[in-house]
Amino acid sequence: MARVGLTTERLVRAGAELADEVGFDRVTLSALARRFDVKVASLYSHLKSSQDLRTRIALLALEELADRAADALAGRAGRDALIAFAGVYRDYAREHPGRYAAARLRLDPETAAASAGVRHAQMIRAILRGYDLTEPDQTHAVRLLGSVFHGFVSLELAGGFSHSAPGSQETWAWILDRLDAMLRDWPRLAPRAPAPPPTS
Amino acid sequence: MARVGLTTERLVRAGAELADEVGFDRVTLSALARRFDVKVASLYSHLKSSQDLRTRIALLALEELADRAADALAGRAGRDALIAFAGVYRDYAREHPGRYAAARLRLDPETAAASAGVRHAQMIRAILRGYDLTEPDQTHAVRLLGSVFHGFVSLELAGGFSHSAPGSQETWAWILDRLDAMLRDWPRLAPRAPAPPPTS
DNA sequence: AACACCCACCTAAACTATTTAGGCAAATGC
DNA sequence: GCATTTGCCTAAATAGTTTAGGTGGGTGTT
Repeated sequence: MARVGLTTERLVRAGAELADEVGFDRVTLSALARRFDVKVASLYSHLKSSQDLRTRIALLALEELADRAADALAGRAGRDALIAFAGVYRDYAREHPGRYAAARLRLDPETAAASAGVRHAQMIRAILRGYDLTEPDQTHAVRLLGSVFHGFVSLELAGGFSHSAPGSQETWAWILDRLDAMLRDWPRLAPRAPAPPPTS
Repeated sequence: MARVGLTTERLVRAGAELADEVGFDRVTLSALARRFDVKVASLYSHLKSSQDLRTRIALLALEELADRAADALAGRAGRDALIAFAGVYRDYAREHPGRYAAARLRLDPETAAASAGVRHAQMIRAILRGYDLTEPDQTHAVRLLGSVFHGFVSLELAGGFSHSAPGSQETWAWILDRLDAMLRDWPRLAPRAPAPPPTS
């Protein structure tokens, strides 16, 4: 009965690796137990449940992503900051698709509020301080950037842009360029037409 | 041994309803069998597997979405078309979150190529013909719109915009307004800065 | 009307994953 | 050197997926 030295920490890290290898939705306690050559029930000393594991992987991914983003933002502002931040986001998703999927897991509000996701969102807001926006436009812009980054990356991971020219890298650069121009030239854009009618 | 009248069609529709009620990831053959008061094994006459069911729900959702979008586009162009199309997309996701999640399922390339997803993408391209873009900008713009719509809607469904002002409806209108302005004023936007360095 | 055929639905069973209860033995602390 | 903790175990209940093979009700043919 050799002790393998399981800890919550090690299990979560191994779970994250498993997610990147086989996909987040195929992360199971059984697979994790096999990986440590241990019986499944043993994991319950360290994890409350299968859902607990998934949540912890999500929190790990959000931490890693926020850390990388913070590094990328150091000493940058405006367009440079936007591009660096977006690059980190996309690269992380491509390097760690399982972790990225985990990061998109729906967390209950308290957990989400205590996660590094908040830090990440604050960084987007910090980037926008390099542009000339006031509330509520700034909030709208935060949401736009979040939507574009997440939307692009998840469509790219789903294979939506493969097998057609131009390559997704070019579109990514184009989009960032256009977003930067839009935010910079905001006041000089054509006058707003009437708001679209509510959809609900 | 009363015959219930199972067909693939009915099972897929019921599966889609189930997805909207309990979430796409909780759609199981067991749950479906319970709904029809039938034994699980009986479903295998109509569905190849659990994965087969999920794929069929995804294809159904893509069809419905493309049909609705086509209706919305009839007789519209430019900004009106953009707003109507986007509204249909968002409304569908909100009315049918389970189906929407299904529509985002990763399909194998042949299945995807034969799905209504292609029709949907062609509609985005049709909308962009109302603006003054040439290739490859038009393709970039197709991808941008796809990313924004998907990204916004999935963040909204995940609860990302709740519990903070302004409401997500206002941001949605703002984003569409800005995208329209960006596409219209494309040639008059500030000159492009050098492309950002590749991230991979 | 009697027939046969089909197929819709069944039972049974193997396999995998989740979760809890309770036990033993190795590590830890006095 | 002993007691306590706890890491990992066995065992068992619940639940989903999938296949193999059986039975009977509905349909169509002559």
